[in-house]
Amino acid sequence: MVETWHEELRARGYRVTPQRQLVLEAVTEMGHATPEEICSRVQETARGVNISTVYRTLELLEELGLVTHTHLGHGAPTYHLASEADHVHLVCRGCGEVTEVAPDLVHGLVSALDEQLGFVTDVRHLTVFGHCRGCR
Amino acid sequence: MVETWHEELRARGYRVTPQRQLVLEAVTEMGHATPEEICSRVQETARGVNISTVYRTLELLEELGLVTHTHLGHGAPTYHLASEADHVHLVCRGCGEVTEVAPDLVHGLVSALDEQLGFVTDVRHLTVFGHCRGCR
DNA sequence: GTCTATGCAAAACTTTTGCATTTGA
DNA sequence: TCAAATGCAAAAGTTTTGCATAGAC
Repeated sequence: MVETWHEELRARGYRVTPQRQLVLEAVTEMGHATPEEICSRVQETARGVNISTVYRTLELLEELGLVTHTHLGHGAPTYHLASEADHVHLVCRGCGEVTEVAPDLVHGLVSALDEQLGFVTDVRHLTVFGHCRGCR
Repeated sequence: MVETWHEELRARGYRVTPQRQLVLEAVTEMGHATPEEICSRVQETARGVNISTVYRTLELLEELGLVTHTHLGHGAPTYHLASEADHVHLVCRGCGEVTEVAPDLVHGLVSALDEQLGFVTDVRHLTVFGHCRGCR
């Protein structure tokens, strides 16, 4: 696999560093992870990678459109690959489980918001709180 | 107006204090406000009310079902009266404006989640991010 | 050799907690 | 009276920032 984002980085005057590669790998492998969790994972491979570097890198990768973040409750945001299939998050307040569902479930909502209000929804950032089958 | 929540408090062994009344008043008047903003408002009336009391009071009022909170992005949650009409929040990433829309717009989504997955949505806590008419 | 990115430490914020004192009932 | 609530200060957690140094190109 050709790392096309390396070109993208250089073209913008940024540099390809081991830390940036490790953070992107961690996000790829972990799915939904907080900055803290990503940092821990990265440190398994390269000790000494600093949490502030993780924050700065996530910000950069998000700016490049490689990753996105969502708030799944509490305080800590979770990051995942932007190239993953679009999905909506369901968070159960009972057991805390996070489920991903296909975006076509919210298509009706998205259309209605667009047609009635001219509001274009960012489906990737949509999180629905409630109670799952087992917890209601 | 009879303050029925006073009875509710006492019935549960809690006490009616000036601070609790002030916090509830502030939430009532302000609509959507962060703990910090609520604290500032309360301090206009009663100097010296502590931020930790505001946090503790909001937690209590939420437990009593009088207020709820939502995450409108960033880190700070915003609180509003639970007795307000149900509504969904739209947050524009462009201009940052927060709009409230009637919950019937999401009725289709809510039904689909329930029927297909048995997931019961907490509509009050639903926030949709995207771009408004002027910012897309 | 440049100029960006990193590590480190400290700061800035937000939220929580322990404890002595105050206060509602 | 006396348990609950408050204020205060300190702690804990998260994210940001300044700066000297390391490192990509």
